[in-house]
Amino acid sequence: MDAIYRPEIIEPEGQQHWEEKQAFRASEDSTKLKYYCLSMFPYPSGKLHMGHVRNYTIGDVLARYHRMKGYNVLQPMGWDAFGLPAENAAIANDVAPAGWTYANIDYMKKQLKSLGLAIDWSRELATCKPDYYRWEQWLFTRLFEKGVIYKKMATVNWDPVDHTVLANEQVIDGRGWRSGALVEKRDIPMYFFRITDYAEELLSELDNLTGWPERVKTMQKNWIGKSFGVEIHFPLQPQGKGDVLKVFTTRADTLFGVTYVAVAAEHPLAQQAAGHNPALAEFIAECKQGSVAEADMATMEKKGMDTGLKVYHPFTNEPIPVYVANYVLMGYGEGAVMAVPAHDERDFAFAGKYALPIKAVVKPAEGDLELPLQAAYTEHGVLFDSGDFSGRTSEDAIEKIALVLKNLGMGGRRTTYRLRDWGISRQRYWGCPIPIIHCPACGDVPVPEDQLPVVLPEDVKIDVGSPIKKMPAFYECTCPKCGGRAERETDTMDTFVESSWYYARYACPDLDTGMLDGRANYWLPVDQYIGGIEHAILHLLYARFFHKLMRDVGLVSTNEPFANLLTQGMVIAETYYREQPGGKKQWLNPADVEVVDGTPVLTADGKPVIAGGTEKMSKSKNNGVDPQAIIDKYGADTARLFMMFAAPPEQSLEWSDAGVEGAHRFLKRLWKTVYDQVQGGEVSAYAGGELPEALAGFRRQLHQTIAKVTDDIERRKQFNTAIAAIMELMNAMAKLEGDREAQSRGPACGDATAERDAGAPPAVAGIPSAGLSPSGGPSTDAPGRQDSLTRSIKQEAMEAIVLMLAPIVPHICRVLIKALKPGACLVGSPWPAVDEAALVQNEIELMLQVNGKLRGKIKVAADAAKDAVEASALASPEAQKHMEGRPAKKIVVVPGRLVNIVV
RNA sequence: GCGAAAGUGGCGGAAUUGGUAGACGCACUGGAUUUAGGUUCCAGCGCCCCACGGCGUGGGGGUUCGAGUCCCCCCUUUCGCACCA
Repeated sequence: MDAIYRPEIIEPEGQQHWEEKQAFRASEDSTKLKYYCLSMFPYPSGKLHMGHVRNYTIGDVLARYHRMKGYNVLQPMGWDAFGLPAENAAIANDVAPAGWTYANIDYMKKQLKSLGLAIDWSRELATCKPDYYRWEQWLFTRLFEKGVIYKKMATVNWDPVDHTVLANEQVIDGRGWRSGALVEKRDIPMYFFRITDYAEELLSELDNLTGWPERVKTMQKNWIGKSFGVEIHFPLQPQGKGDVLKVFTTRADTLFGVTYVAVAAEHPLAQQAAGHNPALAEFIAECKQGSVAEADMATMEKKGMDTGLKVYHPFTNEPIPVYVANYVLMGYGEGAVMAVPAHDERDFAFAGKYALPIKAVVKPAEGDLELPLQAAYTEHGVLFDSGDFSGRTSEDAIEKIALVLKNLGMGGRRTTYRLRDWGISRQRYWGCPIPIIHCPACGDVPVPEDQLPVVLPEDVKIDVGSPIKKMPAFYECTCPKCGGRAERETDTMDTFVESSWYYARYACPDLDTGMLDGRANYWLPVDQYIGGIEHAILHLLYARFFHKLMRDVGLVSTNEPFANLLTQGMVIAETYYREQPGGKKQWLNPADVEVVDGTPVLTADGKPVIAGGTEKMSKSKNNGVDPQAIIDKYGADTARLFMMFAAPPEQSLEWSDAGVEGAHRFLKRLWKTVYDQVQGGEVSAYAGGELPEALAGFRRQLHQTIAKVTDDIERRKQFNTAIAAIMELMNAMAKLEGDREAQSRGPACGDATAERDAGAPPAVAGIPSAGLSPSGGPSTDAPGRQDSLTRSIKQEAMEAIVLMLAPIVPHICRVLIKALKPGACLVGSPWPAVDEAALVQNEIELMLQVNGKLRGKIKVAADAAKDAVEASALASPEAQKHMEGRPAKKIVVVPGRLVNIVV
């Protein structure tokens, strides 16, 4: 063992060793419990960022921990390789998206390997390869035939200058990011997955996902948005004659307060009215401007216009004006809403703006409304001015109104979901081709299985628009049904489709006769899934949906893909900038900035810069810290340790160079501690028996720490507190009697050494340690015996510490465990066990409170009865002092914790 | 706008079930060793006060013997909003 910790040497050695031994190769084994540990696969953007390092370190800690606990562990890795950035890079650098992507994968794979992750690389997959996406296409054709996939019109962002569809991300302040043109909404045909058919199951199964964070389940629940409401038909002519306008509302109790109805700009009624109303037509055209993003729609100014049309109240037959409003969404519900300004905030604002009447019909159960209303009263209450329904409660009225409407054939109870069907068509190149052939005679025909995959050409030039749309060699084909001339679909699939089933494909990535085989049922569900909180809704909902689709075609036997979910927080860092002439900010990378006397300055010129606050690491703020630089400087173990120590995994993690230094310092100290122990020569294992008080206390702490670290990793997944507990243990070990002198001063350094055992001299450089076993030595006096005991206990502690740290910092621990236990191998070493006997304590300390304020501590027997604890508390001088002679009114005893005397 | 979280020393964070607020680390201060600097080691370190003691977990109220933790109102920040991944 080298005296100096050299990560740059031991880390590549360890990685090479594991690779040669294929130490993390997984295979199905029915004799062991399986543990499938999966981190969300990366998009190959170019190089790893800190978020990746954090994600994969968390996964690796859990994978390695479970391996030590005896599980059959699978930890795979792959590439979410299709997507928009490759096309952007292609335009910027004049390269093909495929080549760019594959080069990025090569580089990032090297980086991942330098982190020392316990990954089974033999299962690596990339979603842009035909042997992956052919099965996605195969499933698509099956689902198309089943009717799970269908085609309909949908609204997209259209750039009228570039003549291209824009992603929401490419719309900035309502304009195309390249052209700067005002974006328009445009309807085009798209393929949809009927995810709404699974809405009920996706919702109800959330209750069974006990290993998911509550907040993620709540977000999904709200996203699915099941609501019980009432469908109401407003006739277009008096007395209920003619067609009806259907609306859905959760507040049918406010029906008598309706003063207008509002329809979406795309609603047929609006289109009809616009036919002979140029101003309305112009307003509808105006509504077409802007992006389709819901956040934009929701924050824009609410505008409307009277169509001049009327509908009639289903109960009172009163005429009600029909407005077109830009805030009503065609794709949600019926594309029309009934408006009750008195009882809805948005309607209230709209009514105020267009001087529409406000009619209150619900008041609090006790008291009255102050009229005229200053704001909408949105609570449930009691109805008034509502015909036969006056006097009923809101809940009661909703039921009754629904029933009456149903009997009249004018609507009734209805359950709706906020969730919409999943549109997967993308007018982009770098994605999985949709396997459909458009035949003028046969319509949309799925590509037959023997013609799959529909291979995406990789050797292309990219400019504006998808190259395959201009490539007859790609889209010209014959109809599989009639043999006539036909055209292939040139849209590709949403990349969320690939990421919705990759977790299953890892079980059988080599299978070329089907999508999945029985191995998927061995490994699934994923036991632990780890990824960013930003995926809480979309990706995780789509993957759950896809799992059910695969189940329903017999590919998997489980209902849910991910048994346990850990959503990791972001990695954030300080931002720095300088004001440019003209007010523009020039963002400076934290690596180029140093803090001198509390002022951040640019290292290059020593002049001050402005701190802009801590934010998510991003290109736009130039505050990304390159993980490679950290690995190169300190090693992967330091990077891993810092990331696990600086914050619990679910919280955001603030990057700190000083914190990294601290982590590195700890590893150096760990190395030296083990080195000193090993230099002390052979040591006998502690075989039980009485220990002096200090050693017994230390050994108790050791086993308490093992229990805590086990719980922190396995149940709580709080690696920061696990590491802190190990640090405390190390600190306690350093303070053990006689230890300090041995480490730093040597034998010639004063009185303390007189107590040391002559049989175990401190190490002297150059003298081999072999054969210096204190247990075999001649010393029989008490100090000598204690010293050898101390070394035995320390050996026990160090072995446990190294094994507990192994999942977090595997490279250093691999070397240290071999040094401590010659012949030991890290991979295969079991997790340390708790010795229950070491935990026993005779006397415990209780907090003493008087009137809830901490006044002191008392010591009592561990098994002391309540009476004895009370007596002991009352007798203590602290209690006497603060009671000031007053009698105790009440004494609260919390066993093992505290006593509170109330006076 | 809607949905979901978070807010604790100079900083990152700990306090797991309503029971010692500030573990562990960073920064800082003093000391030792070495000294060119650094490294390493020891000690101190929430605020106010000479002290006794008091105050203190974003702000305001409440429940309780006891609140960082539970309830109500408010403020701020972060994430998501269906074509970024």
